[in-house]
Amino acid sequence: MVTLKDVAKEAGVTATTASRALRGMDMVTPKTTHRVLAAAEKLGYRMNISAQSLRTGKSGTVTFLTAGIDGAYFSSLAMRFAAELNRQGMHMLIESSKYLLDDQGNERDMSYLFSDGIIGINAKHASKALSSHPSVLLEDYTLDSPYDQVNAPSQAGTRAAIRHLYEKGCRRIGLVGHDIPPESNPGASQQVRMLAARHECQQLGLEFDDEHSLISVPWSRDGGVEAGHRWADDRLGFDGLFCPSDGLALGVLRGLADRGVAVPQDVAVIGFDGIEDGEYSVPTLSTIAVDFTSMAQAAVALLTHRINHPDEERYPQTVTVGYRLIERESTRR
Amino acid sequence: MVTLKDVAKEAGVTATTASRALRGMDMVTPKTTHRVLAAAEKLGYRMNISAQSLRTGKSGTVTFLTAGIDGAYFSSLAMRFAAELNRQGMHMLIESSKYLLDDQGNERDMSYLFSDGIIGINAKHASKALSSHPSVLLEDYTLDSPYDQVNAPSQAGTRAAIRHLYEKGCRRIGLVGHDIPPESNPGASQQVRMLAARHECQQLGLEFDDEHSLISVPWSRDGGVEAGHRWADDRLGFDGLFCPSDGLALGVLRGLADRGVAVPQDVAVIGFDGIEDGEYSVPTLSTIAVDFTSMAQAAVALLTHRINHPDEERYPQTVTVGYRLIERESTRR
DNA sequence: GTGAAAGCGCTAACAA
DNA sequence: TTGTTAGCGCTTTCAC
Repeated sequence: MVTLKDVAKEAGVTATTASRALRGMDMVTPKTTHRVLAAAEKLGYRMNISAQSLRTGKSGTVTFLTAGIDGAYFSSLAMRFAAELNRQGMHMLIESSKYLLDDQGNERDMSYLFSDGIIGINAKHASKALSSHPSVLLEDYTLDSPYDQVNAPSQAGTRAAIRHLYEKGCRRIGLVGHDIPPESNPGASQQVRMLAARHECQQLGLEFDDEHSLISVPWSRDGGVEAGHRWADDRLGFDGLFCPSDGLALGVLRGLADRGVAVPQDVAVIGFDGIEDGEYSVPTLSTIAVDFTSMAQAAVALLTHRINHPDEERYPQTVTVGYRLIERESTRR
Repeated sequence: MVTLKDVAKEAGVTATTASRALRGMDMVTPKTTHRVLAAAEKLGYRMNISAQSLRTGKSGTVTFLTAGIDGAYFSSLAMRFAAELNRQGMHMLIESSKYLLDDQGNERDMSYLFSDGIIGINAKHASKALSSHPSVLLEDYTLDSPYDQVNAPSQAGTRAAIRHLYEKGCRRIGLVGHDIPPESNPGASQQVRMLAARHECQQLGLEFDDEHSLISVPWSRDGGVEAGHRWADDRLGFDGLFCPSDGLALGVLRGLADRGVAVPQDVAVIGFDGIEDGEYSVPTLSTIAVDFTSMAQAAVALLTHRINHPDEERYPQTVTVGYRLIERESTRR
């Protein structure tokens, strides 16, 4: 293994100077810098990040921490963060918080000290990890959270979705999902969206009934399928369905197709998130497209600030990104 | 920051003993171990991985290196690897090789020395990184590769897909994709699949014409849409379409839907990969479901072996995982 | 502008 | 079984 010392010797300087040159510090003579760079190239030198990290206390790495790691939503989100971090010259470690718990359900997270910060989503129970690092939470919605938050526009987006259904002539709007978040709690954003939907329906003067306006199913594609089946089998009579996630909505489309229901003629369907799949479904899916790129940028910006100014006692901040209503076939009529 | 020394002092032992206890080495008295663990817990000790890594030369981290980081296929693959690595007590760093190149297209990958190994897919141009680490390549298909490979059953799976179409009565089978891999080369597996498809068609005695049996479009969902359109607009007359990826196939379904074509009545469609989306499309998608779980397990096993036995000169090995043909609506007739 | 020395937190050898 | 010593490769004082 070729170390800094080897490079230094090759360039006829000390390790100190070589280090400075490699990092482009301008106190070093251009000539010296050049010599060092050439030596590094010649020897195929690659810096030992562990050593650097040990010395500086920074690793240039951020952990993306999530409970469930599966599904189009989480993975596409994770990929955007990886891209944004790479763009900033940082690296992303991806971690499922479920592997952080031992058999007794205790948090075993010694391995965390390595990364400079954490971007967490649905990772509340990894509190040790979060509290011992600069952390940003995604889709959290906790008021008075000790962490910076970056959220989707769940309220505004949901209300826009409901109004869209209304404008399309829907007068009996159903909500797909459920009130009580399941144990695994992919639920914070879900709850906010359900509440906002209910609120907006009432504002629009629509008949709305806590009991009968909800198709209560699990928050998943299969849950959506089930909801679609129920719409038909139980003759629920909604002319518009709001799904608080695109996964749910795509499931609904599939469930309705199973029963030969025509969308949007028999019932209009709108989702939330704006994942790519909705562009290709049959029918294509109207949705509230969340600006994930901005979410990634905002979260990384907040996090790097905290990392670089560890002593600054800035109050936790919440960023809510924008959205765009995309009308596609599932509500076009 | 609380270090090993602090823990040791609290437990009334030396750092060495504390270290051994924390790592569960059995030379340490149970009583001592217990004391150390208690001290660590009490002080909220978290190990500094950088220091450990510097000392041992291992970081417990593997880099998942991919050119394009987007799309259901790559992200779901990445997630499986993360899960498998976590299961093994390791961590996954995710890296897009495109951020590895500087403006001049030179590889700048100093940051790599940190991880113990690389799992690469479509990452051939990151050769410096690959060659300087234990590496496993996914979907590579290069003969005489210097790296261990883990591949999908592209040949066998493709032939099964073609035979399936044949058994369903298809006699004019079209292939979607293209022969010449595009510059970005997500193409190795594509080429293998196209070739195998051609071969199997000929074996079955089907009329097959290099020029007219191929719908040449980009390897993407949009490419699939285009292929669907062409099938209808150019009256290509295929009664069965083989798509070498599910993304392509889902695009085809959408493109055919745009033209009001009935699948599978007018034309049967089969994909390749087995991503979840195909369970929910309309119609649902028949596919060759690759055993991604085994891919992840095999790759991680090969890699950890190389990592733990750096001096063993084992010849590069290729693992081809299994598949299952899943018949769904798009070919059910 | 460059160098010498110290030390980040940990673990492997060796000694007791 | 436990402790002592040394050093992994790097960057940061502090001298010059």
